[in-house]
This record gives sequence, C-alpha cells and structure tokens, in this order.
Amino acid sequence: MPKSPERCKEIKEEMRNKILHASMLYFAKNGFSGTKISDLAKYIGIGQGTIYVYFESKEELFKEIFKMTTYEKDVKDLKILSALPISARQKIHKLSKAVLGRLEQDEYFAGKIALNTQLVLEKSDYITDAATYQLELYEYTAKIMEQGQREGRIVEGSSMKLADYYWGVVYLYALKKLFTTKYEMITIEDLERTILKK
Amino acid sequence: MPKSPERCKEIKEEMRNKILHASMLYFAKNGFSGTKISDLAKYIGIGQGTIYVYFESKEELFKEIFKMTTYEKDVKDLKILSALPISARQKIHKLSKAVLGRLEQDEYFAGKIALNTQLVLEKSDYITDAATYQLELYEYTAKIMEQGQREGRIVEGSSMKLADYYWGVVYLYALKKLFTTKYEMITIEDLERTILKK
Amino acid sequence: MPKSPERCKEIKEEMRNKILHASMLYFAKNGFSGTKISDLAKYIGIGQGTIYVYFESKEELFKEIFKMTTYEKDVKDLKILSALPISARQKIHKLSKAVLGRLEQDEYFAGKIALNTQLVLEKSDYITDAATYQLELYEYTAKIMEQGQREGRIVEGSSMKLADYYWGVVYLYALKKLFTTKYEMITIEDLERTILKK
Amino acid sequence: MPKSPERCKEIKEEMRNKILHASMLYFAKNGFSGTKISDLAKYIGIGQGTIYVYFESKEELFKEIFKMTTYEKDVKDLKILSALPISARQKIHKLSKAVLGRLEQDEYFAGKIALNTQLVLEKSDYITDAATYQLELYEYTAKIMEQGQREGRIVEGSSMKLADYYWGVVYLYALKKLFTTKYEMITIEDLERTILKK
DNA sequence: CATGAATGAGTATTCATTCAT
DNA sequence: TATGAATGAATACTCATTCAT
Repeated sequence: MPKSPERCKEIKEEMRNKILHASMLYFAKNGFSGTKISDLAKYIGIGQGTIYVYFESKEELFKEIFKMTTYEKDVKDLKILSALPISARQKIHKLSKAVLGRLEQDEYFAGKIALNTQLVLEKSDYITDAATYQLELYEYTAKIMEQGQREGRIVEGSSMKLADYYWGVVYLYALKKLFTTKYEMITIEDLERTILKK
Repeated sequence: MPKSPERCKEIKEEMRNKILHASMLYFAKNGFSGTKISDLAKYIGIGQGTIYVYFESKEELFKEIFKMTTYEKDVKDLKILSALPISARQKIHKLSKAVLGRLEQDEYFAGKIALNTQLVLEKSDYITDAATYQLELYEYTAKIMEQGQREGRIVEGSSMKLADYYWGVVYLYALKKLFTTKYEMITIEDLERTILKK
Repeated sequence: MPKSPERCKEIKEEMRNKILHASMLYFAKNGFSGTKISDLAKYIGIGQGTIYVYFESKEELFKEIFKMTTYEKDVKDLKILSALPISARQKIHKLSKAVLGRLEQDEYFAGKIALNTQLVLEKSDYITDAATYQLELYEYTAKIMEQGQREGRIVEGSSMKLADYYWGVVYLYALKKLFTTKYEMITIEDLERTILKK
Repeated sequence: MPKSPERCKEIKEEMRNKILHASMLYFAKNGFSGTKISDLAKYIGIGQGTIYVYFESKEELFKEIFKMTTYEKDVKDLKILSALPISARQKIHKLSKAVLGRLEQDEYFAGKIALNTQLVLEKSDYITDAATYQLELYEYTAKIMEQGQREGRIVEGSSMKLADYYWGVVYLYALKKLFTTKYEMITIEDLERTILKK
C-alpha cells in the first residue's frame, strides 16, 4: 500500500516548490540559455530526472517559474497604499521603505524582479502574461506620482515616465543584489530623490 | 590573387570590423550563451565559416568585442572634464548632457554599456580587464561628486556610491534603448536629480 | 501478516501469472524495445515497482514470458498426431482445423506465435532456446509432409520448405489476429491448399 | 566562393537519399524504437549530427522513409497488368514471377514491404497515407481474382480475402528475406497454389 | 578568402530500475 | 507486498567548430 495519499500529495507539492524556488534564483542569475539542467539539478541537490517528473521541459519549468513570480500580491498592496488618505510624499516614503527593505532581506524579491529582465533580454513571449501585472504596478505608482504633482511635491513630467524611472532604479539594485557581492545599497532618500521636487 | 597587398589588408580589416560591430549588438541583446554562431552569421549576412576566418572561437570573438568596447576613450574625456576649472554642478551637467545625448543617438554606446552587464550576468572572467577602466570611470566621477559635496550642491554620502548610482541609471536607460521599442527617455534633470541637492 | 503460508504463495503465484500473461500480449504487440515498463504497468493495472517484485528486469520478464510460451505442449500433440495410423491428408486436416480454431478463439495462441517473430525481428539470443521446440514442430510437420508426398497428396519439394511455408501462413494470420481489427480469416481449405496437390 | 550551386544541391540530394535508403533497411530490420540514432549513423557511416541536417527528428526521418517506400509505382504496374486482355491465370503467373523475382534480388523491396508491418506493429498513424496505395494494390489484385473465378481457375470466396492472403504470403517471405540468413524461398507454383483451383 | 555541409562534444530528455514508505 | 517518486545511464538532439570546395 502506498503512503497516505494526502501526505503524498503534500510531499509532491513540496518538491515541486523546492524545484520552482531554487530554479528561480538559478535562472535569474544565469539566464535561460546559460542554465544547464544538469547544473541546475546539482544546485538543487536532486537528480536530473526528477526535474522532468514535475516539469515537461526546461522551457515549461521557466514558464512555471514565471507564473509563480508574478507581481500579483505587490499590485494588491500598492493598490491599497495608493488609496490611503495620506500625502503622496508619505506614500512614496512608505513604498520606498518597503521595497528597499525587501530588496535587502529577500533574495527572492530581487530574483523576481531580475527575471522580468531575463525575459526581455531573451525576448520571450511570456512577457504578455507578466506585463499585465507590471503595467498595473506602474499605473498605481503613476497615480501616486500624479497626486504628488498636484500636491507640488513631485517633479513635473509624464507620471508614467516617473513610475518607470522609479521602478527602474529598484530593478537596478535588484541586479546589484543578485550579481554583486560588494555594493553599497542606496538609501530611501536616494530612491525618493529620483522623483521628489526639492 | 595578388591584388594590391595593402588593399587586401584593408578589405580584411573591413570585414573584421563588420563582424565585430554587428556581433557587439547581437551579443548585447542576446547574451553570450543566448547567441548561436549560426544565428549571428545570418544576422550579419555572412557564412558561419567566415567568422572563424577572423576569430578563433566564439569566446575569442567575445573578448575582442570587449576590447573594442572599452571605456578607454570615455575615461580620458572624463579625466579632462573632472580637471576643468568649473563647478561640479557644471561638470555634472556637461557629463549628463553628453551621456544622454549619445545614448539617444548611438545604439553602439548603449550596447557597450549593456555588454558590461552581460559580463556580470554571465559571470565572465574578463571583468578584470573591463573593471579597470570601469573603475577609473567611477573614480573620476566620484571625484566630481566630492567636489560637488564640498561646493554644497551634491548630496552627502559615499562619493563612490553616488557615482555607482549615477552610472547605474545610465546603464538602466542603455538597456531600455536596446530592448524596448517604446519608452520615455529621462531628461538631463531627471538624471542629475539622483545626486544633486535641492 | 502470517496468513496461511500456502495461501500466501498462491496469491504471489497469481500476481506473477497476471503479469506474465498481460505482458505477453503487450510485448507481442509492441516489441521489446517498443515496450516501456511504465506503460506496461499501467496496461496491467499495477504499479511499476510491482513488476520488479516478481521479475529482476525487463529482460528477465521477457525471457520468462518466452519460457511460458514455448511450443512444448504443441510439439507433444503434433508428435502424437504424426504417429497416428491415418493418412497425411487427414493429419493435415486435423492439424489445420485445430490450429485455425485456436487462432480464432485464443489471443494468447496468436501472441505466442507472434512473439517468436519479435525475437527474430529484434535479433534476440533466446532464439536458440525457442528454436529447439520450433525445429521439432517443423520436423514433425515435415514428416507428415513426407508421408503425404509418398501418398501422392502433397506437392513435391523439400518437406522442410513445405512445413516452413505452412507454419508461415499460420504465423501470418496470428499477426492479423493481433494487429488488425477487421480481417477475413482463411478457411481450413485455404490453409491446406498451400501444400496439397490438386 | 562556394561550390557550383547546382552541383551543391545535387550533393545534398545525394546525401539525403543515402540516409533515406540506408535508414529504410535499418528501420525495417530493427523497428522504430529498436533503432538508435547513434547506431544508425554508424551504420550509414556518417556523423550523428548529419542526420539532423537533413531531417528534423528521428520521427520525421521515419515518416520520410515511409513516403519514399510507397507502393505508387507497383500500383501503376498492377493496374496495367489487370487490364491486359489475357487470362487471370496468366496475370497471376506474371505477377507472381515478378514479385518473387524482385523479392529474391532486391532487399529494398523486401524492406518496403516489411516497413508496412513495422507501422502496424508500432501502431503508427501514417498508416492512413500508406493504406491508400496498399488498398489499391489489393483492389486490383482482387479484380484479377474475380476474373479468375469467372474463368473457373481461381477458388471461390471473397476476392478481397484472396488478395489479402496472396500478398500476405509475399509479406511473409519478405520478412524471411530480411531476417533470416538461411531459408528456402517458395516457388512461383507455391505462391500461386494459395489461390488457384486444382 | 568565403562558404555551408559534416562533425562530435555537449546538452536536453527518456526510461529501466531502486527504494522509502 | 505494492507503490510511485527519485534516480542516472542511455538516448535524442543542438551547436561550436572544421574543412573540402
């Protein structure tokens, strides 16, 4: 008789997640074509075949990683933040504090952000799926920018450009986190300066 | 066969440069492992074998590209700029204007900057070679930052961090130039804001 | 656990036979290299591992199947038939009737015959083991052919060739039985005509 | 400059045919799953990669072989034969003579016939393509059978069954040709006896 | 010199077999 | 004992490199 069927499913789910999470960082650091299944398996600490028990192919694994690393939750949080009855200045501050904090503590957060780039770098097609959430993230940020502009605390210019600039800098330091051993993280003020009026 | 021997060399040099320049952009966009020689040759419009007439291997081609895309000239220019008897504010302005200008007009400039990242992303070893010039670039920029700090026009903090931040943003928009079709370029003011005091 | 020890053995023997019989047909239809253990297990309705409880390897299973599907009993029957004090014509008739009858009713009989082919097709080495009985089958058949030739009812020619021809046709319709859904079975007369004189 | 472009295409076509022909016999003898690309390449005397220059995959190679080994020409010939103003007896004689003659001399003919079986054995889907011509072959043969029945020289029964029986025997000896080293080929009379009335 | 077909080392994927439960 | 997830050796397939033309 097999193990308890529920426990069994749990274990399978666990392994799948293990592969998914470990691969995410590996792909983020090495790119799709730079990642060999044999190396990846060794890195995860499993046999090559095991990967194929859970995923049909290298490509499919990559797609699944991508689904997993969606900005869904972040968008929800940002939506709430943007709707709060506080000044844009305060919103930006809260956002910057949260983002830089996670960036410093959570390598997965950095990986998630970097992966989006891999996708661009490797001209993948999954972008569309991802782009939706990324766009929402930008839109809510842009809204805050507009509020800030009305309040006179954020520089003039296309609010979308500003949002793009702001998140671009975040992405920049995600890359640094992932690929550099020694680097100086910017401060909250540094980040805010990209968009705040003097 | 025995055409004019000089003309012959010229022709050779021409083809070599053609390969070198076209490959630079291709590598910048696709990464080292993401680039297949067969695709590259098709992109350049030559036979695969031709590449091997001028370069020993894919790796060697990449190294040669790297030598070509050195910051040597830029360092020289920056050195001169940093030594000018003008305010840091003005130096930053001149630098930003020049950099953003080239970024907008010259895809090769964007490619050169992006390549440095490929190297980091793919954990290559040539970094040492490259790092030397990159470091000098950062050092001269840091010097300007320090001057600016003394003049009270540039924000406090490690001058190296500021230089790194400044060039990071430049790199960010080099990527956008290379990989995005529609994007809004930042203005000189946007770029300067990363480091200028209000 | 310690049920009746005999009953236990019985159960084991049952499972072993289940695997053996089901595999026989599967191998006969798909060939040795065309059979995946995972598919076979699914077809039988058991886990992959279970097969390895009863058989050391895919190869060993195949050998065991082969032992099981020996012509031993058929040879014995044919020996008796060939020794009967009746005309070759009658012997051939009895044989043809029996063979075509079994072919129509018993898929295992068809499978047994087809398997011999797999062995030839896949150039296995077990042929030697099998060949012995097959040879005897042919020899007793050839004897009947010779009797028939003396009686003037069977066509001239090498008696072995005729036996080979006769069983070849039987094999042909074993294949049809196994692999075809709609086909017309030959009659006893059709089969006899291959060797009978007009 | 490359070789003369026409000569080049010729050479390519030659290699493609070389692979196609050599593979046909190899597949016929070893089956689809029993054929390793590495072994096949060694057998042909080329590098493994070369196969992939001409064919997308093992499966595609197999399909191409199948297209090549169609009964197209045979059907045409048989159509002409069936329309000749001679007796069915004579037609059958001409056909049997031709078929057994080719079988003895031409291994490719045997391979072609055997391949059809591989397809059945391996339950492929290409059968449909092949089946068309096979069916025509059977239909023209059945016509001759009907003529023979009217002329009283061919045994009674479904003409299609007789055609199927006749070609079945041919297939049987194609297998013997391919897989057996020592065997006795049947004579024209042996073959004809399957269907001729005494 | 330029080419692209041929090659085989390297990489992705499959599948017989093991083993913890 | 029965299972099916895990494994790695075996196999299919890719791609940098060579070489005859």
